[in-house]
Amino acid sequence: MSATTEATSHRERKKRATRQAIHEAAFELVDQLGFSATTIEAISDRAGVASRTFWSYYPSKEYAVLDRDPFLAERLRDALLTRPADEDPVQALRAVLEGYVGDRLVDSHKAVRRQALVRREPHLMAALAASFDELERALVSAVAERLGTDPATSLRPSVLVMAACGACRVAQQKWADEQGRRPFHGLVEEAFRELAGELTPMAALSGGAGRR
Amino acid sequence: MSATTEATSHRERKKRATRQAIHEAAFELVDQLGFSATTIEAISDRAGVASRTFWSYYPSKEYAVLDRDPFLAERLRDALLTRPADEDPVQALRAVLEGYVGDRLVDSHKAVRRQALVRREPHLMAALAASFDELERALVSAVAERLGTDPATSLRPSVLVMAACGACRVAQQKWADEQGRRPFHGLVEEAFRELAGELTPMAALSGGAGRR
DNA sequence: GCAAGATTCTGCATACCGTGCAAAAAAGCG
DNA sequence: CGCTTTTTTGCACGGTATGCAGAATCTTGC
Repeated sequence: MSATTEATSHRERKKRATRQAIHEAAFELVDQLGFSATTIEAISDRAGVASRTFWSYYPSKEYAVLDRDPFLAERLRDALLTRPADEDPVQALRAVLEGYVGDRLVDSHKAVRRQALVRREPHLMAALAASFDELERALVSAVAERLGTDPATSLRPSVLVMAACGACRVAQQKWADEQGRRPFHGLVEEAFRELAGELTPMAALSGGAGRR
Repeated sequence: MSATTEATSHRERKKRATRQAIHEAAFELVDQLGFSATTIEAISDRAGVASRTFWSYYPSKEYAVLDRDPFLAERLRDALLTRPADEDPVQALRAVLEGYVGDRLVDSHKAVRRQALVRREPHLMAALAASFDELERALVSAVAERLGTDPATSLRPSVLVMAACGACRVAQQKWADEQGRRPFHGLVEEAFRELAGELTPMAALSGGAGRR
């Protein structure tokens, strides 16, 4: 949905290419040989750089394989804050997350491989989980800002973010399990429907909802 | 709530003591010096064992500091499956999680320190997030079993587990932020109430719930 | 209490990870 | 082409993590 072309001097392009080459090498090798059997040296060799150079592009093997957007938290935060102020916060979260995750799924073959790889390599799972965690923290502060609630007082921002991110994660997982055969949007919708549907009866037995 | 005394030969007791000593040493040192400034050697010295011995107790510094129960996933799974079969699955999850987390909070001073430490050390955050992830996967299979739904077909088990675990995590976080001043049970209740309350209006605009 | 057997602890060797530093190489610029 | 700026690279060094074999310790049966 958004551009990948910015100020692109000769240097910039070369840097991007190197980064991409390292990522590709890391991904392929880890996919073939397994995470711990793949050394930084092997990755660097395949990418055509010195081992030492690896470390100026990624802080760890996990990051090289995953190649997360370093500004994702910031971007999502901004995206959330530019949504209409009166929109339901869960819907806003849903829209933002769905847009962003959806973008990463355009090359569906690669996305499916990625998910499978992450699933079978605990180190990657761990790194990804940590990354999500960081994301969620950023979103909590943004939601708190939107709602005007003090995050030190109310549990709501955290609960909302965690529910929305969780639903999105579940949908993404499912999408990959089905090899991307069903459209992502439908799965997200289904996940949010399950969430709302299953939790509703609790409102009765918990003695009312915590709404303004 | 449950016993810590089992078959306790001399060896068993010694092993437990060593494990505990290593954990304590790791915790204190990391708390004082920071995660990366604390070496395995320093931890081992303080615990009175050789560095080499550290590795037969914990697979990494993170694990030594966190000292997670290696059978937690299994335990929670069993606990969930021994709940009345007709109980609402979210309530069952809530009860099981609350019971288990609550147990870890009895020594409230230590629990608060623990949480604060995790919060300021990204390595610990990452390891903990990964650990939760593993837990959630175990719970999903247990919930699917309870519901008799095929986890490859329905999103419900995943969504429920993620919502319940998330709510619980939020409550725990909050509990620690408040230095354990408010009872954990109340926070859990509040988190679940927020969840149910906030998501209910969506049932209307999503066109009905995904039940039965 | 002691010898035989099982288990745990320890030191040593080895490979890999991750960072600081300074020189070499490459890119930008007048 | 020379000069500046940025990137790449080699080297050194300390920490992480595992296999292995012998020493130390616990257990058992007598």
